[in-house]
Amino acid sequence: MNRQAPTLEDVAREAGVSRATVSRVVNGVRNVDPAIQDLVRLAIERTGYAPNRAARSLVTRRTGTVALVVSGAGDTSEEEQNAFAARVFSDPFFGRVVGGVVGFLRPRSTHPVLMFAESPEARQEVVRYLRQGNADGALVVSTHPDDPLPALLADAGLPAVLFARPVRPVALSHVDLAHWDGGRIAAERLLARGCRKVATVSGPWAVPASQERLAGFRDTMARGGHPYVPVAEGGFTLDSGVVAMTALLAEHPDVEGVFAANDLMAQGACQVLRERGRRVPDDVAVVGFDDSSVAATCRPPLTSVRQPVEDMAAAMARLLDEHVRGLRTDPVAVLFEPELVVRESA
Amino acid sequence: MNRQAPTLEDVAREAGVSRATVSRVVNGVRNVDPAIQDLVRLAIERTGYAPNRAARSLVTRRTGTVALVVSGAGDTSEEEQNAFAARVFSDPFFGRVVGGVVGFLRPRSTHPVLMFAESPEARQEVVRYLRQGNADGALVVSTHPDDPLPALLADAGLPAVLFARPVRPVALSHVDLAHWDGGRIAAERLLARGCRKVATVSGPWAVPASQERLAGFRDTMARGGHPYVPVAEGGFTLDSGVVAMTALLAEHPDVEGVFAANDLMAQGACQVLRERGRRVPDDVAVVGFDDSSVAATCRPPLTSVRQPVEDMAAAMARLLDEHVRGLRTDPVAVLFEPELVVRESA
DNA sequence: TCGGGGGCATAGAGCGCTCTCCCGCCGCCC
DNA sequence: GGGCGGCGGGAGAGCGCTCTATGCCCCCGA
Repeated sequence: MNRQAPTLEDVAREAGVSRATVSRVVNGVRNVDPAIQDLVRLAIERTGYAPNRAARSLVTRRTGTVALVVSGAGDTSEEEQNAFAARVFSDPFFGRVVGGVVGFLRPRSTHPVLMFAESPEARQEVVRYLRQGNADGALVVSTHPDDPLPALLADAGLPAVLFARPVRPVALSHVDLAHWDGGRIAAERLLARGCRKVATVSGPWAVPASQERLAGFRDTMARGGHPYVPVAEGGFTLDSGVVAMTALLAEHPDVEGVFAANDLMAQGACQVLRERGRRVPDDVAVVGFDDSSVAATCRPPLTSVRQPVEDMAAAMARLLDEHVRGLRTDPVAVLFEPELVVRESA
Repeated sequence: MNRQAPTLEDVAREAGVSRATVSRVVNGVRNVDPAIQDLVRLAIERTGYAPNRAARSLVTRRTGTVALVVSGAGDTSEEEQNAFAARVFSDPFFGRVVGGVVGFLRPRSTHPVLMFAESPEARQEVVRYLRQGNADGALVVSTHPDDPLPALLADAGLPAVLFARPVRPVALSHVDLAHWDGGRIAAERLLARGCRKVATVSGPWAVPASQERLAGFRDTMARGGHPYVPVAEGGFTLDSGVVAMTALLAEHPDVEGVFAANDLMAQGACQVLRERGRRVPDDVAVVGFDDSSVAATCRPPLTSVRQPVEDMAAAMARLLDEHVRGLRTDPVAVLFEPELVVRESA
């Protein structure tokens, strides 16, 4: 690399003080004579000193790094692993997570290292990585409901915070959305528009969030006088939205309003509706979920239930920080409220 | 954190050998009696030993971490920084970069730490981060042509590899696409379809890649007997594609083929064309660039010039590795060839 | 004049690992 | 049989930092 980097020792010699004093100035700890502080700072300037983080974290047992783990469930084969990363990032949701996390981390000059855990080996690697002290803790975003990683982390006693409540309870903090309220908000919107015949494209039943969104939607529709709501299960993808909407339309051609459990499926629904000659929103109103970027680019632009993903991600990072610093020991859940973003589709 | 982690010392005591021997076994260095190897491995198993990376990198001066930097150009304000991350990731291109990088890094059990450098402070932070020895080097993806970061890195003598050739020459290796050939391929496709009146939505002129794609397209069209090609400059965004295509169509209503310098702009172009009553591809053929995920979801699906982004990203990581290990000292450029992915739009 | 205390700096002991020496032993060759 | 090369293992010196224990000096009160 470059010529021998200057050490504390060098700075100390240059400033004519001891290592410890320089260390104190660098870390802003305890009282140091202002005159000496200037002296030291000057010496740092002159030598171009940068503290070696390996040495520091060897003694402090802190790294200033957290693992940001995107965790799948299964046994993804070696070849699919690259694709996994690409697929994850093709969902703009994850970009917002990163944005929120970085927003919190940056002022604390800590950084996220990106890890993917879509196979048993990769999960072990995450655990190993943390156990080796490469990172102070993990922020875990699971793409699949019964992801085994949280349990592994909890068992190893490693600090971690999850995005979304895990299916199986685990002794880790998590942040989540009030999904039920999200469903309620969507229902209220459709009710307010006067839709009577409504249907919904739900997420996978195995995902708790799907169930809660569905429950909130149904309960609210029932309270509004519409106890029966046809449901088709989707898989949070565009294609699954197309399939589900096609099925729904076959059984209920007179549908006036549709709630899709995410925007991608809402987009699929819109495509089907248009192809079947329905105008959105004039004939059928469509409400999506997430307020992701496709909501804006979709034709027509989607009215959608927004998750404050950035805030949630920042909260995740904050919780982890508290756990790592020992300010918090027991797991907590932090809930966020969704809000409706009105565009053209409903 | 968890109870005191076991150290080399502990394993050594457990196995009844010296620290050095355990270290040798762990790192697979020199000959160690197989019987003793088993002994040590057993002891490692029993103690649950995991080597402390801080201690290791303190002496090896290697970290097993590289910085993956997404670098803007300007003075992005504090508030926009989160949005920057989200915007970056909303482009699926970056997901492919991550996939390629991770694919190369993972078998070497090194990991990328994500950094954003969209302000002068953030750039300094990147340099500081590397100088502190937090990472062995940097992989830099610039979103803006005259990004000052590469020069900073080069001046500091820090190992770094760039995605795409920088406008201002810099003593760093980079990978890039043969953009000219990309333009040529697009032109050949339109020529083969019999398009005579063609136009193009280019990328920003300040970006070398834009110019080269344009040159390749124009040169090939000229060679095919169509020396004049109307151009509208875009900004690689959907909206800019809409604006550019609108302008193009106003001047040249009889256009039969359009080459857009990326898929997002191609999508915008398709929208405009359809709204103006042109059928794609029957009336107007459209060729995009990148073969990003929007190419597949666009209506109609886009014929697009594909960059092997994953391969390029992997090559970037490989080059960095070589530089870091000292196997390579002089900067090199590695060029990749684009290929046409045929879908419906052309 | 002297003892005591507080503010500031220093000395030095690690943190856990790698790696260079060095040493002992065995087998081989002369 | 003695010397010697090579293999396998151990001892110990750091890597650059933090932090506790310690010491120095000066000021103040008695």
